Amino acid sequence: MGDQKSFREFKQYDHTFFEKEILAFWEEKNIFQKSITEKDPNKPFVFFEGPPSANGMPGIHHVMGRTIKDIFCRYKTLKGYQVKRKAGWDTHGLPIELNVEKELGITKEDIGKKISVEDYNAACRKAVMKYTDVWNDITKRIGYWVDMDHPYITYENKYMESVWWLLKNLYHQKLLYKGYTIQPYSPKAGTGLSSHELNQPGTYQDVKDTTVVAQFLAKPNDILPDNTYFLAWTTTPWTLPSNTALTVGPKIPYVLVKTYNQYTHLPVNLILAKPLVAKQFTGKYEAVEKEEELQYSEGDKKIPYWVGQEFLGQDLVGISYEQLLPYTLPYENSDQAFRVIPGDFVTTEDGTGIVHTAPTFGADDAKVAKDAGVPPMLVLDENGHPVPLVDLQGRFRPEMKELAGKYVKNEYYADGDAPERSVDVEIAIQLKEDNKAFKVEKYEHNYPHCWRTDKPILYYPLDSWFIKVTERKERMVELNNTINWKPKATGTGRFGNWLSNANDWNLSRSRYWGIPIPIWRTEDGKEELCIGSVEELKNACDAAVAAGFMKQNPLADFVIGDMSEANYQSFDLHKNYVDEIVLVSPNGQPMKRESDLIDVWFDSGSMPYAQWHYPFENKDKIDGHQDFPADFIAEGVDQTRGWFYTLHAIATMCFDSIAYKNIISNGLVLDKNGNKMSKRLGNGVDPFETIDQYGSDATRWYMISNAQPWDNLKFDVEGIEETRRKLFGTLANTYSFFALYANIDGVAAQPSERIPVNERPEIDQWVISLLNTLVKEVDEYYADYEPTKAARAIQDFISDNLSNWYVRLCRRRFWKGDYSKDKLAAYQTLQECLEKAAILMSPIAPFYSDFLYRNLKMDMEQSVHLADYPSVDHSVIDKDLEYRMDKAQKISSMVLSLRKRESIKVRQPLQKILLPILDDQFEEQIEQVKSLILAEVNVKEIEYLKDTSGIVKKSIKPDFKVLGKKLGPKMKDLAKAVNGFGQKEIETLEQKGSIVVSLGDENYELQLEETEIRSEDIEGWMVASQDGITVALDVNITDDLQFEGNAREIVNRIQKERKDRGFEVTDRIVINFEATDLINATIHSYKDYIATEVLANKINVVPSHDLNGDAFELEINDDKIKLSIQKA
RNA sequence: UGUGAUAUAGCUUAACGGUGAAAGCAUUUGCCUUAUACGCAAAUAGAUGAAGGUUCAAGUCCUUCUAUCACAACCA
Repeated sequence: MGDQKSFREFKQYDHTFFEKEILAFWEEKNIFQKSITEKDPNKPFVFFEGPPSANGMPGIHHVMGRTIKDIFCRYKTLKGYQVKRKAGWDTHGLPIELNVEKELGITKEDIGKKISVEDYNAACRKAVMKYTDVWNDITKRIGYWVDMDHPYITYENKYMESVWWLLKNLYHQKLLYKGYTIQPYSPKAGTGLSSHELNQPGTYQDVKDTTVVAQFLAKPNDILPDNTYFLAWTTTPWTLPSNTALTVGPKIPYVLVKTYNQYTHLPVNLILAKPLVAKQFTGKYEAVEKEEELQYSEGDKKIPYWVGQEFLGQDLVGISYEQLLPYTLPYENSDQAFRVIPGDFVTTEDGTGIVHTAPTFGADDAKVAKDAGVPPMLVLDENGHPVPLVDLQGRFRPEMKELAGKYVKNEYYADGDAPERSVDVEIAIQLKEDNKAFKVEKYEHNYPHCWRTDKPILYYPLDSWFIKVTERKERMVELNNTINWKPKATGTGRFGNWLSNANDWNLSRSRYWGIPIPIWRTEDGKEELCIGSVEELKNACDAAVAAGFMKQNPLADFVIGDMSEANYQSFDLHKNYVDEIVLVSPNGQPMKRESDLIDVWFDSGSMPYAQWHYPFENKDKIDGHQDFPADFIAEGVDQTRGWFYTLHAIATMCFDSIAYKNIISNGLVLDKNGNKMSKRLGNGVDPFETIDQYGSDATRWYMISNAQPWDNLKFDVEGIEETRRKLFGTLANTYSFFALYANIDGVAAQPSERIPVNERPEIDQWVISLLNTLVKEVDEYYADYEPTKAARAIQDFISDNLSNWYVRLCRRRFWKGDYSKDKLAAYQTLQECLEKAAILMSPIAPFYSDFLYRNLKMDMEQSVHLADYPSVDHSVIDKDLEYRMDKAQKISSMVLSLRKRESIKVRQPLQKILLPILDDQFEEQIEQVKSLILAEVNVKEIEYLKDTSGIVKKSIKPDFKVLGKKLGPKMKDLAKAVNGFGQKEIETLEQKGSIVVSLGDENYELQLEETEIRSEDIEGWMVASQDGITVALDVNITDDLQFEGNAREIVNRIQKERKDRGFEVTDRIVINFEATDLINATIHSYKDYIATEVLANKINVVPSHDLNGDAFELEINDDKIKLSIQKA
């Protein structure tokens, strides 16, 4: 020891201590930067970071996601790749805007009035970075390595310019178009809503609406009798004035029902789907058998109905009907309206099987109507533009006469202003009076509400820009098939199906804080210009200034070609600036920007290119495939139709390429009961608290080892605690053990002489063999993106094999005797195992692994994260050795179990184990590990039972795998026959090597190799059996054994006393004692043994009164001994 | 409603289509064995969600159903 450097020793596993030390170390020595710069730039591993929105607090699921990303980036670094990881921030979008509005206490209408767009956007820009510090903090605390110093930020001009370039690329490919579609719309918020907003928790609410089954009178035709009405159900009667068609299922059977209207009592003929007759004709209605029985007059309690002729939906297609509520007509093709048309979406689940179709207020409606050439109910407004019958505030237009100006839903009125009768009710009453309502009733159903205003949404036709994704659908599917999805099913199933059914991508958002659509149009829409760069815009502005549309060029200060930050800060591409810009068309007309912003999902899908300001800078990163496509990305499975999709879509359409080669879509983090975490339930887990309490490594390890990343994780802190105890606690203890004795013996971190593995004891060879197997397996698991399997393999090795077998069996080698070759071998073996384990686990547990590694290396400059992944030494992998050690473990475990059954403690030596031997090879194997077993279970010898007839009972089982293929259907007979074998047949088979078995009409010669024979019981002995091995234990305790047991007991007690008194493990002592005759005899026989074990120089018998004051009494197996110990 | 996933001991998870379903936690019991009681050992425990089918053989493949979850959603 002396001056020599020693291993650091620790009392316990204390994550706060080493995490702090390691974080400081990483920072001080720039370990993260080094892990990139020290690698070969020509061997890149490309990773894309999905940008989190800094708008909300990080949750525990972010720890999960980031751990997964971190693991593979760190692993690839160990494997010598250069892994750049640029962080990113998603900074645009509605959630941010709504937060700001809430903070400022304004609504959308106030923007541009109470607050300028400029100030509003400034507030958004500020708000979005509100949680940056918290995010940076959690990133650091969980040890996620990502370059937070140079992130891409979606609101920066360079980023936005790249996005414009991509859009223009699509525009040139003629993939951008403007269309009129039905979208969810919130009248009170004044904006269309994205589907993601519609799926916020709590948006779908149960509401009671007035529903109407309306009667649409068929015009005279060849199929139906006069006075026939089509029945159609609606939960939104306010859309009935906009009805222009009725949709039927072509294959659905319909029937003609003769009956009377319950409100007007007039006779009517009704058409509805056959399966729904019983559902509609309830209450007062009563079926009759014959047409003649249709007798009814007002006041009768029952209304008779009679089911007549049957039709198929396709027979009804084309029949015209009278407009139900003729306020007005569609402004074009009104002659094509009011017909029965076919639609596949029609079901007979509820309603009437005939769907009221209002193309201005339903997406399905719009589609079937368009297919059938039926016009939507659009009228021309004051400016000659076609508009629906409801305005953008949700009120009826003037065409609606007495209903004009009324909101279509009472919820849209301010508190207290709502009329008693909603328009739904008014329309229902009117229909009843006009013999146009078959049934009016309240109906409770699920309807989406605006998550901000909490008012029901409207489906409303809006002008939008679309990307023609449908045109590239096939290519997207093709390219997707080349991507390695983890799990596979998400790629082929959820994502694949989604791709093959992809709709055109609605880009438009009528908001303020986002990337403006870079398209300028003339008033008549005949001329338009798509801008793809700041340079283009500046030049276009120059032309516009020359044409006199603008006084000056807002981009005057921008220097074309100068990529400096300063130059890019001389302007702003956000809405408030670019909306001021009026350009000039080729024909000299003024052009204004299309006022919408693009969907924020386009922002994030653009990140592979926009993060590098492609193609204005870093052209080669993309075109030269240096940083594109990604080798690896990972996000939550909820991004399947989000980021995963937008990345894929943009890469396919703009670059005809995949965007990522390997992808992990990880599952959700649920609470311990399997419920989704939510603020509402208050079952969310604060990641900071968790990490403070349990540490990052334990948290990360728990998450990865407990469930596959793509399965949902039921997050339970008890599991982290278990990981901390079982894995990290054990590992720390193993290291402490190593450090304690290595320091005593002056072991060096870098041994001068390395003992060849084949010269080390068997147990060393065994653990080194396992270690190399582990290195190989873990490498394969990581490479295959299977972190859970890697974690479990490492964990098993450390806690079961290294700690609980190797170290336990080898303890004595570390503290006994001189610094011999055997001792050195033990140190070197343990040291190597710990060091390599540290490297293997470092991707998952970056803190403790580094701490362990540096302590083992005794070098505070080194980091495990700069190490190379260990190479496998195949020459030291010995499967036979691993096999026989496994048997040794099993046999030991069985003997311990027998001891337990007989209540004989391990400290009491026993004479022998009986072990039946079924073949010579087995004996050879056991013989090699015999000493380990005997030491472990404290038994003197193993007696092999070879000539087993009559003593050992055996069982036999056919080898199904081999025989099944051979025999096929006869297998069952054979199994039956073999199961019926007695000891005699088994013996015959063993001796002759084969036996003839009769299988009904033929015989089969069963070979010994085609069976498995196991020992099951030993006659006259208490046995334990497991996996075909049976052991018996001789539990007879002779006097000698008793003495030895007592001696060990004494040693054990004295050791404890030493420990209690705080003696050093090297202190030598003197023992004085007085005891019973039996104990005296024991000590007499085992004096040397005891002295060596407890490091006693002398053991003296002394009379009781001569013992020191600190003497103490022990009970050894019912006998008493009084003794004192003191340092020599 | 559609798409996809999941369902194995009280809990969390294992198990190339080969037949006695394996661990850890929890529980019970015993052990302070000179690394570790935040530890060790042992014991107890399950007809693999239900019903069919394919097969000589099914926890594993197929069908239907049930439950849970996610995602997509305009049941008029």
